[in-house]
Amino acid sequence: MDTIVAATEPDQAELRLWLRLLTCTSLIEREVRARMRREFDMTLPRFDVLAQLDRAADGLSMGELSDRLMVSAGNITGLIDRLAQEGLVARGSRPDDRRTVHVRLTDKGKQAFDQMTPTHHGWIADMLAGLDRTDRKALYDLLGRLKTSISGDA
Amino acid sequence: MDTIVAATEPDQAELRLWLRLLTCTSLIEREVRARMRREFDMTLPRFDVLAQLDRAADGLSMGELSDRLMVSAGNITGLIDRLAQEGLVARGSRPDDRRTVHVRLTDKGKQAFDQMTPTHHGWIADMLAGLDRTDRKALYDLLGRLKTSISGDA
DNA sequence: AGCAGAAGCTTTAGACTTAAAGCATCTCGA
DNA sequence: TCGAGATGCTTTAAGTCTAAAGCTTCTGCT
Repeated sequence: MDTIVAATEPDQAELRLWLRLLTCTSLIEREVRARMRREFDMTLPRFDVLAQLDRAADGLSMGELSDRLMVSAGNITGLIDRLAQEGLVARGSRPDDRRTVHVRLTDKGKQAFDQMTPTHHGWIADMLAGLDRTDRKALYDLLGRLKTSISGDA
Repeated sequence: MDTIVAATEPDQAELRLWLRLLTCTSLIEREVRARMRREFDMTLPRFDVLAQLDRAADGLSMGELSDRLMVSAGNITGLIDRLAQEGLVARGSRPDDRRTVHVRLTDKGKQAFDQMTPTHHGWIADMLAGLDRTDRKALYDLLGRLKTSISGDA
């Protein structure tokens, strides 16, 4: 019976899985964006840039930021423009390649990030609190496999 | 030993899980957007609107679209403006409530959607092909639990 | 009846995003 | 050496998105 049903009406389990994945991401993103705005007057893209810069000891080039945040290079230009204007990051040049623009956190940027990040972590932890450690591990592993799958391994 | 490490350096497993979720979603979204553009000269938000309208037998109001796509009402206004201009959807009024704007697929819109959706489904299926049925089911269930968790059940 | 507030949509200002074109610089092979 | 192509970033045009304010219409209460 199953096969007959599957033949006449295509099973859309994959689509439902994708939509559910998208829903979860959107829900979290929306919540984080709203809180980020309310509590820190900060946007999510800007925060993400600060987080990447904080994680990299010596700053990053525009291209590295573009890769890590998975957004276009033109987008990074605009984000860094605004962050630099607020004094949270600073552009610099690299002597060995004058095409490259090097970006680093300013003291003010580092301070701002250090103030926001524990709260941000708390929001995430809260939203994931409904899953126990086992579920979180299982989900993490499955998403790892999904990541491989997306890039086209088969 | 574990506890000592955990005490001095906060465990960021939740953060890593969230980032991995975001990565998977971004990878799929980026791929689908690019193909949608190349093969159908269509954007993802517009396609999502068409998909919602196709699924609803009698069309939807602007507000219902806003809810289902989880985007702001103002955003829907702009999307429908553009889709209407292309002749893929039509605005209508509802006699019982003159505030409400009713939107439905035109024949042209229905045709366009029917042409795109099998291909779209194929892209998704391909990207998920690295997971077997068991994994997909497990992932689907875990995401269901995550969805509940995000909304704040605990 | 009629008014206060709610509900549904649009408008506005500003930020984010992309693709594509453009500019400067670098690399590498002839 | 020198020029073609690659690389790194910025600019541009257009679409997407949000929050907040504004407009119209409806609902419910007095």
